[in-house]
Amino acid sequence: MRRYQDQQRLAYQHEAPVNWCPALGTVLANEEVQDGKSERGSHPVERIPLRQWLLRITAYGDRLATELDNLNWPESIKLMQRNWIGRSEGAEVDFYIGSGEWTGNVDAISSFPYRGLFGPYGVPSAYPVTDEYPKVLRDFIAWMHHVARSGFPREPGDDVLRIYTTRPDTLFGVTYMVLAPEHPAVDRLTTAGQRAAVDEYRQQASFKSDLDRTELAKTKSGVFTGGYAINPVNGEKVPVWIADYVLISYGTGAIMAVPGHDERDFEFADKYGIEIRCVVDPGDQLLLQSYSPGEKPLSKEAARQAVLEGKVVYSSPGFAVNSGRQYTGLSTADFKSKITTDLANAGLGRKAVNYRLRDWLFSRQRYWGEPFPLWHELDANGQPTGLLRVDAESALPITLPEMADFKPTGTPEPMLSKAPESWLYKTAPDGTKLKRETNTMPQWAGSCWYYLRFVDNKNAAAFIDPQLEKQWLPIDLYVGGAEHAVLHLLYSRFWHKVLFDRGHVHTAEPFQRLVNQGMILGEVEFTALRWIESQRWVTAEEFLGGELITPSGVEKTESARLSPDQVAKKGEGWVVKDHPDVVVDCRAYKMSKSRGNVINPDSVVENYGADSLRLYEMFMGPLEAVKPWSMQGVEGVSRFLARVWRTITDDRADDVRLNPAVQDTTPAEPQLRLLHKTIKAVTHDFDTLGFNTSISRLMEFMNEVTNWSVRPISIMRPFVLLLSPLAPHIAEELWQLLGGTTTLAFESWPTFDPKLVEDAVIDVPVQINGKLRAKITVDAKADQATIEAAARREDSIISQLEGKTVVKVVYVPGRLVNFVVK
RNA sequence: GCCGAAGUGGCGGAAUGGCAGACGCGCAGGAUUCAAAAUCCUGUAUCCUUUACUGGGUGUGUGGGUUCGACUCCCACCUUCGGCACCA
Repeated sequence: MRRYQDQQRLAYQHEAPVNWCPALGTVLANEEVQDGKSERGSHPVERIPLRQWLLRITAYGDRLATELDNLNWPESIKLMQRNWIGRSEGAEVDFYIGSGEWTGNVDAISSFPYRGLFGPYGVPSAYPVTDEYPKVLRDFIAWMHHVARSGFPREPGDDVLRIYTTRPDTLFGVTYMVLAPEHPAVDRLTTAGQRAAVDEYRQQASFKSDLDRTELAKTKSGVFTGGYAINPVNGEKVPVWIADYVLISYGTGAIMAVPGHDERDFEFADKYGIEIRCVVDPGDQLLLQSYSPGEKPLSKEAARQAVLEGKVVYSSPGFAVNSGRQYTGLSTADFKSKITTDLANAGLGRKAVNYRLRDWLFSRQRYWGEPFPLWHELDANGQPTGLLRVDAESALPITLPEMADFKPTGTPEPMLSKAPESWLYKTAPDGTKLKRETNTMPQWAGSCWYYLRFVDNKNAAAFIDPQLEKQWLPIDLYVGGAEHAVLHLLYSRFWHKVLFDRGHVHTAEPFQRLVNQGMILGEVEFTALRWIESQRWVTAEEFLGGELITPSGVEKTESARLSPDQVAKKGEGWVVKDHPDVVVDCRAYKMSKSRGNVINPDSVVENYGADSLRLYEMFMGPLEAVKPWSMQGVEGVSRFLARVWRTITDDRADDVRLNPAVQDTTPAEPQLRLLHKTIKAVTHDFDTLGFNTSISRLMEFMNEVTNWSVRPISIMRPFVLLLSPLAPHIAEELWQLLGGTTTLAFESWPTFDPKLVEDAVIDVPVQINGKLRAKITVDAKADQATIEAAARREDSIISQLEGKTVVKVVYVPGRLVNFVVK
C-alpha cells in the first residue's frame, strides 16, 4: 500500500544518472541542458548517479499536450512544447528469454513449425512438443499458454524482454534486439564468451556524457550479448545486443530492431552485418523518403525494388509483405491496430503511450532556493531510515539559515548540509530524531506561481483569496520570451493544473494569450577575415582556400571587426571600402559577455533616461521580431521626447513653466481633426500591440504641432495621455504642467469623435491596368459616376486612354479607380 | 537530418489584395552661431528623360501562378535566424 502510494506521488526521490554541472555546483533539469551545456552560462554538464527529488510532470504529459489546443499562443511555442512532451502511441510487447540459459539444440527453435499468433491450429501448444526440442522452446510454449490465459502482466517478468514500439506492424521484420547498456536483463543474457566485451562496453557507456553521446551520434556502436529472445509473432530466435543508441530512460530501455524500416537500426545492422528484412512494401508512393546511404537517388521503381531487397531503408507507411497469412497485404495503419488487438488477446502485448518528456528533476544543491518542508527520520545511529515527515502548514514558509559561507563547493553535497545543527536537526514529540532535507528548490519554483501570489501578496491566511483568484485569473495576456518555451511556460502550466485538480484555481490553464517578444541583439557588426601573420585581408578568391601557404608555413585566418565607415555596399553584400575584393559579413549577434556586445540598460538610463530606453525598445520594430540594438536609434527617440518637452514647456525660462504657445483656447478644426485621428490610430495600434507604429503616429502629430503658433491645452492634454504608457515619467511632469492635479495613471484613456476622423475631401488614386497614373481630389461623399467623370477629366488620364478601349472600370469606394483598357 | 519563423532603400522598419518605402536613424545641402554643440528647414530607392520636382521605365530573396490589380494569396526553389536532434 505504502509502496503503491509512493509510486503515484507527485514528488518523489529517485536514484538515477542526473545532469551535474560542476561550475554551477548543482544538478540541472533536462530542460536546463542545451547541447550538453548548462542553459545558464554554458558550462559543461556531466552525468553522475545521484539520489534526487523529482516532480511527476509525466503524469500530466497528456493534458499538457492536448490542452494547448485552445490557448491563444504562438503556434511555434505550442509546437515546441508538443515536441518536448513527445507523445507517441504504440505497443509494448514481451519477447521471451526464459532463464537466459539456452542449452541443447537451440537452432531447432527457428525450424519449429510456428504458425503465428492465431494460426488455424490455435496457440503453439497445439503443436506436438517432444524432447528433441530444447528446453527453452518447451518453456516458451508453456509461457505462451500461460499468458494467453492470464493476460499481459502489469510488470514484465524476469523471463521476458519488454519492448516499446510505435511500429508493431514491423514485428515480422525483427532481426535483432537492443538493450540500453544499463538494462537490468543484460547480465542474465550475456554469455560467458561475450562477458568481457559486454562489460567493457557498459563501462565506456557509463562514462559518456550527453555531449559525447550527441557528438558520436554519427556512428553507432554496440556489442552482442550472446543471448537470444524469441519473437512472439513467428517464433524466431533473435540475437540480443546492447548499444548506447537505446536509452534506458525512454520506453522500456529495450527495443526490437527492424533494420528494414528504421534508419538507426539500418545503420547499425549495416555496420555489424545483421540481416535486413523488408516487411513493408512502399508501393508507388512516398518513395522520396526512402534513404540510401552514399548512393545516388534511385528511380521510383528501382527505389522500391531496393527496399524490397532490404538494400534501402524505408520508414514510411506502406503495405505489409512477408508478415504471415493474417497480416500480409494490410496497410500499415490497419496492421497496427489489428496486431495490437491480437497481441493483447494473446497476453503478449498491449497498447502503450510514451513520452519524450521526463520527470522534472526538482532539487538543487545551491544555498539560494526554497528549502523543502521535509524531515528525514533517523535511527539510533543517526542514519536515515528512509521514512519522511512533512512540516506542518504552520511551520511554513521554511526560511534559510544564516550561513557565513554559501558558495558552491563543486561537489554534489548540498550547501545546506553545512547549516547550523539547530536548523538541521530536531526531535519529534514521539522522540524520533529528525534531519532536514538539505536540497533546495530550483528557481522555477517561484516562477511557477508568482502570478497567483501577485494578485494577493499580503494574504497571510492563504496563498490567494479564492474570490480574487476568480476575479483576476487566468492571465489575459502574457508577454515573455520564447526561450522559456519548455522551461517556465511548461513548468507553470504543470503546477497550475495540479492546483486546478486540487480546487485551488478555477481554470486548468494559467496564461490565455501568450506573445513572445523578440530578442534584442547587439549592435550590427561588420567583420572580415584577415591573415593572422601578414594582417592582410582575405579576398573572396583566397577565402575558398581557407589556408595560405607562405614561406614560413601555413598561415591561419582570424576575423576582425570593421567600423561602418570602413565598409561599402557592393551588390547584395558588403566589402572593405579600400579593398573591394574583400567580402565583409554584416549582422547582429545575440548579446553575450564573450562577444562583448552587451548593452547595459543602466548606462542607457543614465545617459538618455528611462523614458528614452522604454520608448526606443517599443519603437525598434514589431514586438515579436528579433531586432538589433542601435545607439543612434535611442538618440532619435530621445530627440523626439526633447521636442515634446520644448513644445509644451518654455525652454528659455530658468524654471519649468508652460510654453507661451500653449494656451487655454478653443482649438481650430484642423487641430481637432489631427488630435482625433491620432487618438484613433494610437488606440488601434495599442489594441494590436503595434507599439512601434503608435509611436510614429505620435511623432507625426508632434511634427505638425511644432508648427502651430498656438497650441491649445485641450489638444495637448489628450496627447500627453496617449504618450503616457510609453514615456510615463515625462508624461507625468507635462500633465502636471498642463493643470493635472493628480497622477495621470487615474485618467481614462481619451476617445475620438468619429465625425472628426473623416476628411471632407479625399485623394483618390486613378490606375490604368493597375498602374498609378493620376490622383484626383474629390468630395468624400462623391459617388462612383462623379469620381469616374473627374478621373476622365485628368490630362494624364486623357492622354493615356487615347486610342484605347475601356473594357472595364474597377471602383473601390473611397479607395481607387482602375480603368482596364485594351 | 526534422520542425518552425523570416527575407522590402545605406540601416531599423511601414503598408484590411488597392498610391510601396509612413515614422525614425544615417547622409547631403542650407539657416542660426565669432565658432561649435544643440536646434530648425530642404532633399534622400534606382535608371532614363526634360527648360520644367516634367514625363516614363524598373523595383519588396528567385522562378512561376491566381487577379482588373500581389510586399500581401497559391506552388516550387534559395538564403538567414530559431528550436529539436539516436525518444524506438
